Amino acid sequence: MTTSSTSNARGSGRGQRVTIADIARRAGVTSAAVSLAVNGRPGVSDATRTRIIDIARELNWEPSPAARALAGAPVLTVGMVLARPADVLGNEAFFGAFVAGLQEVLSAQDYSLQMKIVDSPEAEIETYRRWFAQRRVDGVVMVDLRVDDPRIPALEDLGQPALVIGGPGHHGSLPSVYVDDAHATHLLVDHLVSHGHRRIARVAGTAEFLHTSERDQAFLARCQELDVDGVLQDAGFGAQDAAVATAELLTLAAPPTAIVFDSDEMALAGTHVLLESGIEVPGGIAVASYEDSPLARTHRPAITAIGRSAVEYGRLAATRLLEIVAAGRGRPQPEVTGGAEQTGSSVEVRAIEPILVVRGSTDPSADTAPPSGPNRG
Amino acid sequence: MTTSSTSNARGSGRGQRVTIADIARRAGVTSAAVSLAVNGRPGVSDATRTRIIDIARELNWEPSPAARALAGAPVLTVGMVLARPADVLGNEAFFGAFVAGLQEVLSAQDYSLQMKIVDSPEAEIETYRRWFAQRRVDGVVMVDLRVDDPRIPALEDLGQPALVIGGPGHHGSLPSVYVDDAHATHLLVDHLVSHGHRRIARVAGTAEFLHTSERDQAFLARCQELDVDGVLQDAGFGAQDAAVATAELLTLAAPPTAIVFDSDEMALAGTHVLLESGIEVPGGIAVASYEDSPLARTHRPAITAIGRSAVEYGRLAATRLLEIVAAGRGRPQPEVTGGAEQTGSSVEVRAIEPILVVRGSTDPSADTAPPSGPNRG
DNA sequence: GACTGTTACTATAGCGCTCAAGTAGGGGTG
DNA sequence: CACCCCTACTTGAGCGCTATAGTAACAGTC
Repeated sequence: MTTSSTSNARGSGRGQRVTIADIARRAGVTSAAVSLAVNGRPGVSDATRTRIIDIARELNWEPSPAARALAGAPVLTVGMVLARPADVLGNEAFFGAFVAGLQEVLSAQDYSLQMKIVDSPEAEIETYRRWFAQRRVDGVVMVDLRVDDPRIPALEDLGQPALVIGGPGHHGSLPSVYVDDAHATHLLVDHLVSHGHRRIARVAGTAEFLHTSERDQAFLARCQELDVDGVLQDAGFGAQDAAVATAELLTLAAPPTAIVFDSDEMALAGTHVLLESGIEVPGGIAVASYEDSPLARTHRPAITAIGRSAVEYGRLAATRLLEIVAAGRGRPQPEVTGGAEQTGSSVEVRAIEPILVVRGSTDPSADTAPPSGPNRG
Repeated sequence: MTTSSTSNARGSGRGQRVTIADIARRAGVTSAAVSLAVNGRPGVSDATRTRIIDIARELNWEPSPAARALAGAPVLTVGMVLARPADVLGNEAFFGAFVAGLQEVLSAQDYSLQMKIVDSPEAEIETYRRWFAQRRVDGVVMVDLRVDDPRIPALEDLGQPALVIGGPGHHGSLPSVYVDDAHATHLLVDHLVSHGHRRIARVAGTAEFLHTSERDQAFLARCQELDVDGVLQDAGFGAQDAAVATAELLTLAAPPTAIVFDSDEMALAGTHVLLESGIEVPGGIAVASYEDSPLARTHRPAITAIGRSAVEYGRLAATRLLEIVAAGRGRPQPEVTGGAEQTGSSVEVRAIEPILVVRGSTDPSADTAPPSGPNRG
């Protein structure tokens, strides 16, 4: 490249930064005019604006986020904190794709994502507090919604733009986006029932997560509606837990003919237990998962799963959060007068419609061709 | 706008921020003294310092990163950009753990990690350029080192703190940390040979990555040294590629008795191909992987793998990067005079010693107990 | 007692940007 | 032609912090 020549003017500092003052000088206007021009705000003529922008580009000017932030402009950063054991992140197919979807939308709007991994909900709340206190972020997205989640009131208190991933419900007065787990459950159960299964087990992940209980309820309700046996087997979220839970199901007097797992990792672990026990999948017991992943796709038999399209989920979340941030900017002061807490129930919420991807683990005819099916969101 | 409400003094702002001026007023000193005090710089007496710090704490003061950055202080943020297809992130056990390790060290020093996913090396370079131009980050960590990587000269040009993950070599004049892949290769090959294998295949990932070619070379060299057959089979990094490569190996006149895969995902896919072909693992063909993961652990047979301790890797990287950032602060200008490129070879580099975790896929006696073995870094 | 040296601060000037308020100039209106 | 309004700017202040002079007070030296 050797961009070295063109720019560098005077001696010392590493970065003899180009500032709007430089642009202003060259354009024969004041820096305020430059500010208006480059930010697309009214107050300068079109001619001047384009001239200024051209000069800015020519000078290779980059705005200083620090100066902008200090002067009260948005910092163009949103945050996400994860309170999970460190390496869980690595196992989760969902997570990476979700982040990718977030990034895609954020980057397009020149926003960046700041992430932090902490080890407790308290630390998470403290991080939100500091982030907003320091004006490090314009908004946050909160994941892993739990039942009676202490982070909800904390974020409500902060009164800053925040988006909850998960629901419906339990997100207080905060906006949320979520996957319709009840619907997903119906898809799974209906599919299995349509394939003749009358005794279905659900190996459930950690109960404290909201979506787990959502699924539990939907599962039992749907089984009852369709008049089939629904067996609920609790487990943790790990592969090991799923393996144990699966083994336990096999000891039942009347074992299920199909098992639905809460994640791809769990489904895989469970499948191995079945195969090791000499039970064919899906011949002996059919297997399905709430979470799709490349792993679930490549596995033989490939695992029937809910295609949550985590990437799309991330995109939706980012879009929604940016709306919230923008709106928050619109109304600097949230109307102190008037009745309290009126907004509570009227927060707009958006859901993702789950789809079912049928594969060999429930339907032997599905795995004929090498996997090249529905892939990315 | 009715600014009448409780707190706000003047104008609009939502948060009547506590500033060092407030602290100064209460302490009866100037804000400069406060700055010295809270930053642990000499220039104030111990008595005054503690008094100031107490008041700061009492007032719940949080420093403004924007103001600090604007005034020339470090921004306490490091960046990492990933040029990968979006959902690959989700498959990689390594990646999440690596990030976790990074975060652990960074958070402890009050640094944050900024991440960005882009879709090309050019976009990645551009991101670095902008990050530094905008002073958004104090330094960056570069991952997925390739052979003849264009990002290396680009980062060298920028002349900003940057740490390369990968090596040895090919990182130009930039500091790097890496896993000793040659050593890892020796561990794997030696292990297999010691178990009687005389014909070993290596299913290699994408050739453009530096570590792939490192492994290739080390593999062939070691096989020759030990006088065993070494078969190199190229593949991509996907499960599908690995499956195809494995299938191809089976068509050889003299198929290998052991296969080493470049990642856990590949190893799993390959293992399934073997099992489907009626070949027992490790009875028929033994399997090992360069990458450990919970998946590799839970799989039956569990996969023998190199425990790279990605978390530890991340920790080391963060520690090293912070050192570099700190050093960069010390010498504002890297000696313009003197011969060019002299520093080239003298950059300190650190390596992680790989370890071998033997499991059932190469040694049937290893899988007796349920998996509870070496876990996190 | 005029000199230098410390120590412990203060004063002041930015960093680069945004924003509210002010003003010049031109056009339309009565 | 005095009036007002609009556009297209300029002025000036200030965001919260850091950095570099500067100064006052006190001790030690010859």
